[in-house]
Amino acid sequence: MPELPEVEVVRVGLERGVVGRTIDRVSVCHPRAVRRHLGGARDFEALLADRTVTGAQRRGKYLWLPLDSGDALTGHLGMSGQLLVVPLDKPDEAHLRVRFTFADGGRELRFVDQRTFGGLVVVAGGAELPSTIAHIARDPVDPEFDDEAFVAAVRRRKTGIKRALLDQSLVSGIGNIYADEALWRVGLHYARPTELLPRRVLADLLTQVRAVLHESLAAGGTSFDALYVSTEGVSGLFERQLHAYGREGEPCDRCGTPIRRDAFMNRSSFTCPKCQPRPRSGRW
DNA sequence: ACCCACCCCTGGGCGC
DNA sequence: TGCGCCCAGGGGTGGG
Repeated sequence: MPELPEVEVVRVGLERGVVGRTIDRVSVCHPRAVRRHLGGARDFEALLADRTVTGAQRRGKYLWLPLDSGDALTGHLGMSGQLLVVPLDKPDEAHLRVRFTFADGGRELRFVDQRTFGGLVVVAGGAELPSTIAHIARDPVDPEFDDEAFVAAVRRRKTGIKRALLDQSLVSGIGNIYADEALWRVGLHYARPTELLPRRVLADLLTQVRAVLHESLAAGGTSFDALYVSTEGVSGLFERQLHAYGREGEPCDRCGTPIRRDAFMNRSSFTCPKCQPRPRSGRW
């Protein structure tokens, strides 16, 4: 379940592993991996052959590699996607979807994705910012992220705070794990109505969102179910520092109350019932 | 314009 | 042991 820290670890790996190199051949092993590429798999392969990778960019959970053609190889890891930089003689992974070889004959790039929620697409003229992700908001570690605009936008919404945190058009990069962790840190229940949240509380929430993202990045990300790894195949260690996510029944690290799990938004939400009391209707 | 339910997918884990 | 069900959930889409 790669979120911002995990995707950033992959971006850094791509910067080291493929930027400056010229792609030789691309082969799509599973059509679903490029289903968003409207020209189809053969067009995807043709647009990338002989192109040089000029950078490795990220916005939220999206990655893109600007090319010397002005296009961008754009990707999302979904739930289980991996971008691996591996020796040519390494046996193919069971869920290898796309293979990229390079003109220098060095290590190849592989897109591996068990659940196939992820995907790759070549966006014409997308080197600066691919048009397919123009609707994705800046993420909280982007220097140009506008805190005041975010706070104002959240307070205009009529929804619960966790829905807002997960809405990638408001703020990007946050998924279920880091939403639960940030809400635990601030002591907010996921259903708190956004329109009633004081600006001060939202500012604190942003501070804690940034803190948990940075701490996780320093630990190499969270590898909760081992599907997330870096381009070198290394798992992250932040799972050990989680306070709420995945800790149903375990004592809250602040007050000892057992963490509870609720079904919410077709997924799980983990809260401390004492530190994060459920709001009474119409109040905050 | 905004909100939200639904759906896509696979393999691990668990109950019977 | 084996079968079948549930669960993980990001984001695009379409209905309200």
